[in-house]
Amino acid sequence: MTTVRTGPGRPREFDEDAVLDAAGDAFLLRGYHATSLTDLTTATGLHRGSLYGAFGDKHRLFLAALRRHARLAAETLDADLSSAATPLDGIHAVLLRQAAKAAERMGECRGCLLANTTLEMLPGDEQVAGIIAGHHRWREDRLTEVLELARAQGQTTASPPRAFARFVGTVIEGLWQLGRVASDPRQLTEAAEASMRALR
Amino acid sequence: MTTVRTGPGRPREFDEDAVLDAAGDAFLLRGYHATSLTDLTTATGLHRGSLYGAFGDKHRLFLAALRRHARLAAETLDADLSSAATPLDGIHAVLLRQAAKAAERMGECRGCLLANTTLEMLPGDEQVAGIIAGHHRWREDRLTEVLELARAQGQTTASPPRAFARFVGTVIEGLWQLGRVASDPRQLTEAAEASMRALR
DNA sequence: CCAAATAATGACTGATCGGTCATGAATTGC
DNA sequence: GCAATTCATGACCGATCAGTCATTATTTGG
Repeated sequence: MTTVRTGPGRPREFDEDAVLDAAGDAFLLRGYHATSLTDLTTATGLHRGSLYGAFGDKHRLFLAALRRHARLAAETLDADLSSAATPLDGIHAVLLRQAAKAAERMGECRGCLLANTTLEMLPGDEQVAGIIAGHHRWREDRLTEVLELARAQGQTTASPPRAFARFVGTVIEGLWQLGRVASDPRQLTEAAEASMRALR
Repeated sequence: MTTVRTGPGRPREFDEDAVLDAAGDAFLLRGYHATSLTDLTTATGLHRGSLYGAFGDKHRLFLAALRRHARLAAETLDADLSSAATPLDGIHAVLLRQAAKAAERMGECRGCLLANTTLEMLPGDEQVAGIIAGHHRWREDRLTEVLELARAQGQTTASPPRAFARFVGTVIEGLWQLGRVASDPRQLTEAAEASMRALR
């Protein structure tokens, strides 16, 4: 996607990914419906016309921001799993990072765009549903792989792996909720540690 | 709160709890922001004026519906815990019911008003935060009691009980998320069963 | 340097939002 | 049966919403 080729006409003065991140932050803060075009122009620094020219409309802008968020989240999760010494250490790292992320944002309390969107916009939005379902499918597959490996190495007897992969996904989603209500970050790490007990 | 006393003036033609349930369903379906006054009048059968006369405004109506929902949810959870043969059976029953509730509504996919609201309106709404925090506190205390009992009876070695109570709460919240994405109800019960492994 | 093309800008629009209010209907105490 | 009071009703209001568009600025190809 490296468009070195600049056609005729005035070139864009903004970075698309930076705008998507800024828009994503705005949606994260208030949710899709409560975020107005004015919020978005303030957050991105762009004017309405530019936003519509570049992304179509509010909904398409949201989809682009959500897709980007999902890709980045997947990369982070994959990195944690891949760099761990053992399969179970990988899952441990994922859960601890999850607790840390949910806790880090506890003050401002913004949470996760994917989790928020799931409860705000599903069912009823096919395109959003597609993005979220895709992310869940990918994560479940990836976690299943890791748990199968852990089982093959005798690290755990938890079975079937796919059920426990779904379990881990459930805990991850639950931690975002807990992060909105918890008063102490340690509550999140404690819950994450507790959930590891199911895998040993 | 039994106002047998009917003062002067025309008596109300509707049942307040029924209206709160209908309004709660509307909020459940679309979320707070996306539910319009028109949606609410359609759902409740009341007209705008009556709704405002009885409940003040949209926000106060929402708070009332949310409070009612929280009370009913607490009663259901308490009943499952109290009627179980053993403490751990109680938690098992709670998780299975949770999976069933999330699955039951999978087609229409409405989920839980408390969970939805947590991600939609926190932080930023003090009153909503109070209701939700109260529910979480109550649930955590109740689950902690049960887990302490289970430990005293030698049913589990999971400790400290409060950390595992939070863990159970996390799974419950996560199941609502999973319910929005899952294609098969069995995925939910499998995840619930898997989570029980942490408590044995 | 000019024509063509695209981007940035902000005023503008119709629709819908939450909320109000004047009116009429129903019920009470006296 | 007559005030007084409360409720039901729907027309109405200003504010805000997402989205549009004419204008101006900036760049490219020739």
